[in-house]
Formats: sequence, C-alpha cells, structure tokens
Amino acid sequence: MCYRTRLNAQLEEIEKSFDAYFEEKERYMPREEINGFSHSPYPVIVDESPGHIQFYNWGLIPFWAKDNKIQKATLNAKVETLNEKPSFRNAIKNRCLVIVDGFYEWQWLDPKGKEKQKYIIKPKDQDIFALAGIYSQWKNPETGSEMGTYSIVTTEANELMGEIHNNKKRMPIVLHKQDRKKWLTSEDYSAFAFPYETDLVADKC
DNA sequence: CCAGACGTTGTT
DNA sequence: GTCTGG
DNA sequence: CCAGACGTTGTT
DNA sequence: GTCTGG
Repeated sequence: MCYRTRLNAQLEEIEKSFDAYFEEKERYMPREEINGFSHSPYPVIVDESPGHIQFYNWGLIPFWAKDNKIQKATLNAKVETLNEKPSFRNAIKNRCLVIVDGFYEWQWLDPKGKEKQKYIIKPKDQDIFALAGIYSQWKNPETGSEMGTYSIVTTEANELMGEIHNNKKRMPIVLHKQDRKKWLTSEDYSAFAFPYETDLVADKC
C-alpha cells in the first residue's frame, strides 16, 4: 500500500518537471513526510486541467457519500477491482497525477511485524515523479462546500517492492515520465496494471 | 424488503 | 446512487 | 491486530 | 487451532 509520501522539492522544480503551474503558490509547503490519514490538501494534476497543479485531499470521497468517514479506507484503490467497487467505479475516468519525490514503505523484520524497517522509494531516473491517481468531486451536505479528493491506484508489488512490502505485497503505480499524459487520457488502464515495470531504488531510513 | 455498506490493511 | 446480507 | 466464533435448523 | 469481522 502507500500511505505516506514525500514532497520536499522546490515549487519551481515541480512546475518544471510537469510543465504545469500552481494556481495557489502560497499553499505549497515542501514536506519530508506526508501522512495520508491526515487527508490534507496535496498537489495533483487532474485530466481536465493538465496545465495546472491543484490541491486535492488524499482519500477519495464518492459523490454519494454523506460524510467523509470513508476517506480512511480510500487512500489506495486496487487497480484489479477499480471497476467493481461502488466507491471507485464512478471515478475510473477521472485520472490524476499525484506528485511526489518519494514514498515510504515498511518491511516486516519478523512474522508479526513487531520490528519494522522503513524505506524511502523512488525511480532511478526521476527525482520528482507521478503516482497514478483517480479523483472525485464531493459536496459536503452538511456545509455545502465542495472539494476534490483522490486515491492512489495500487498494483501487485514488483520484485523489489515485494521484498520491502513483504506482508501485503502491494505498491503504487509509479508512472514513467513519458506515460504521465497516457495515464490522464487513456480509457483503458490495463497497460498500467502489473507487470507495469518501473526501475525503483529503495533506501533505508 | 430494507438497513447498511460502499474501502484498505498504519497507528512507524 | 446501487448493491447485498440478513 | 485481536476478540470472538467455530453449527444446524425438532419439540415426537 | 484457525479463521474472520470489526
């Protein structure tokens, strides 16, 4: 799974890497570690507006939800079941790029996971990169306010990630730089499911 | 038939 | 909104 | 992760 | 003892 990311790059570096611009520059804060369970606003690029970097909340809320309780369970969406799940199937055409410069995973050092080793993971050939995401617009019926929310799409772990995430063996879909646009625009996403291979590097931390 | 779920797998 | 388990 | 279930379906 | 629902 993927519950924590890093986005510590300078704003200008992000804009350059994605050829897109922050609409609200003052909201961007570089951070060494972002906890998905905080559901805080996070920089993404959505298919409808590929030239802009916008702030969406991590944890997809389907349009029919009455409250945000579901968010704690929609940080990730399994690519294998995307089109079956009521929470996700309305959003499979709403593609976004989740901007990161690393993500964290914990390796279990014993059968019960009492001891864990933390790793930071990134592709060999990209310092700032995109995880495959899907998004939804949600209007809070209590307050009437609208917000964008997203999930990170996960797939079966590749060889390296299987050694690290050795209990659940899942990993986020890490897009090749040349596939960013394809993720945003292709209806059929099967080419991104396992074994979509990306050359990753993991460092202990 | 209707109430309740709808999701994934940390608490570092 | 739509599906399903009781 | 741990608490709680773990089974079938008569009243002779 | 082992599985599962919360």
